[in-house]
Amino acid sequence: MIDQLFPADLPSPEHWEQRYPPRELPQGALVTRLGPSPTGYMHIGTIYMAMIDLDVAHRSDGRYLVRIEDTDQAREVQGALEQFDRAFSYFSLEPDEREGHGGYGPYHQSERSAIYMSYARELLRQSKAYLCFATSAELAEMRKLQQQAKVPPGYYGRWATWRDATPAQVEAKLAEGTPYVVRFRSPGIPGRRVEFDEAIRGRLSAEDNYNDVVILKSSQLPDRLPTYHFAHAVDDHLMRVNLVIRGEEWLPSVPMHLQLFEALGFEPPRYAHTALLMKQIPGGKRKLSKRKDPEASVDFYLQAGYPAKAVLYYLRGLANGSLAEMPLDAALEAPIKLSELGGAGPLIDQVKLEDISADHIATLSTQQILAALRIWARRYDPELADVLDAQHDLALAALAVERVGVPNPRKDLRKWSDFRSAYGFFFSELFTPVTLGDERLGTLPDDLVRAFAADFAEGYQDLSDKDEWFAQIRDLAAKHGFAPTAKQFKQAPQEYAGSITHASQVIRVALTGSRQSPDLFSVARVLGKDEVLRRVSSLTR
RNA sequence: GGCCCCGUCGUCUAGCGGCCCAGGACGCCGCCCUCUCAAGGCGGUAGCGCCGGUUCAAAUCCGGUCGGGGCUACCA
Repeated sequence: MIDQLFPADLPSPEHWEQRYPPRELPQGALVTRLGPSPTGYMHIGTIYMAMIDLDVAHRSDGRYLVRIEDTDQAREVQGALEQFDRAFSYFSLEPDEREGHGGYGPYHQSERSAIYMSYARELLRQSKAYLCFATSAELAEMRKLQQQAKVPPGYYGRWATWRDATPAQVEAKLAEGTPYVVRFRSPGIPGRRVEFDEAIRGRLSAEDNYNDVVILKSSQLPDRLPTYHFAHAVDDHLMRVNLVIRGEEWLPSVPMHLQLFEALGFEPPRYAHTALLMKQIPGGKRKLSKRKDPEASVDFYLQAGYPAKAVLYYLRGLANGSLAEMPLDAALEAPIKLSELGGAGPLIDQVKLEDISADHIATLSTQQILAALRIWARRYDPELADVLDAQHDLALAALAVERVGVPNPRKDLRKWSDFRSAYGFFFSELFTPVTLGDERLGTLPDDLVRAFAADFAEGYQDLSDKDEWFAQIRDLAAKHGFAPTAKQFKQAPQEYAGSITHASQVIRVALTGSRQSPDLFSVARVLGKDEVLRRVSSLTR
């Protein structure tokens, strides 16, 4: 009866064992895997995991593979796979093995149906699994009753109605064409404890699993897909993964997974369960949610343009606190130690990331910044990309302001999307001249602003000495009734039109369109005399 | 509810019985520098959840308690 449920030519487990032999790797080599599910855009936690998987595998001369866990076809999202590739590539976390690369594929679970069915049939033959015809309505009703009776929910004991069904009952349902799932016949006994080692938390114990979990989902088609639990056991065994690093949410199912490995005759892998990345919310914290929190998505970081190294450095520091104390380059080279991973979920701190990112960008040359910026802009801000392409030299000159030849480079770029607001004014294509009455000019009377600007424009010289250049503002400020220092203005505000600060601010706003900018003299030099005059003159009309 | 994990400044953490009336980083506050901003320099703020126990000695070990998080699906 069991054999009739499966294709006659379905291979036996031995076939797969031979097809996917143990790997020939050095002693102690670790094989790790990441199993992203294309049910939405990639979570930043997935990059965190990928980073750890890759580091641990490569440090041990092992292998790191990516397996697409697409067994939930209903929730699959278009374009997710493309986004995965983009993310791995951005962070240089390409796996050693993935679809099309590696001898243990296919690496999409949806294409491994025959493999799962072989092993499920084997379990059925050995009575370690059975057919279950319970409908979702029946299961919901069961849960309700269990809740009322205050007993643990699940398919077990007297609730497991199909566990000991007679062949006749099963045959009758089959004859009716009733949909069914395959359940694992758990050998667990309620109350019994199990112990196991966990690479991050040490020796752990828990109540054994006694729930008959579904291992093969129902289907109209002959090809059935497994649940996560069954796929985990089968795939990680056949792909010869020996260290399963996964999120903490899986910790409670370890006893069940161990039962599955045992029943299948597989040697279980080592497990490491990483703490979940959290987000601060008004009442406390919760796990970063892909659906609710924009910063949970990898796309958020790509779009904003955080340099990959900055993000990786931040993530590495979260994994091993000691790495956060090292300089970026050293930290990216240093090994991640599983034993040093924290057991508590860290809150992701956007401000800290920005600080790290600004520090990192400050170490780059103007050429490096421009190169990265152009790649980012090409995808996320095409208009800016066009301007940068057309004005390559201007862009370099703009970036060089207070960055080249100074002891402390500017840190006004935390991410590539900051460029527009911080440096956009250097480009006439991106700049709109400021006219009289603009609120950015502050409270100075229009007449004064106009007269001051006119005077400035008339005598303006493109001097190469900073002090001499500033003297132009200084002298004119005095002439128009501004106090020579902020201090003096403060002492007798009624005697002055404003201070030198206010006078400079007029020129600053005219040149940059902002009340905050890099050093004015440098800006003016990059802009050139004609452009300075054009912008300042705009205030005289 | 049951089961599991976790618990040091606001945040990330160092600490693994005396070196700690707890160190660093980010944030925040103040001062300096200053034509604004971003920096930079100097200083400051703030924490071992609580209660017992072990010990000459506990942030560190044990128990309890409280709190946070996770799981409890034919989702992963």
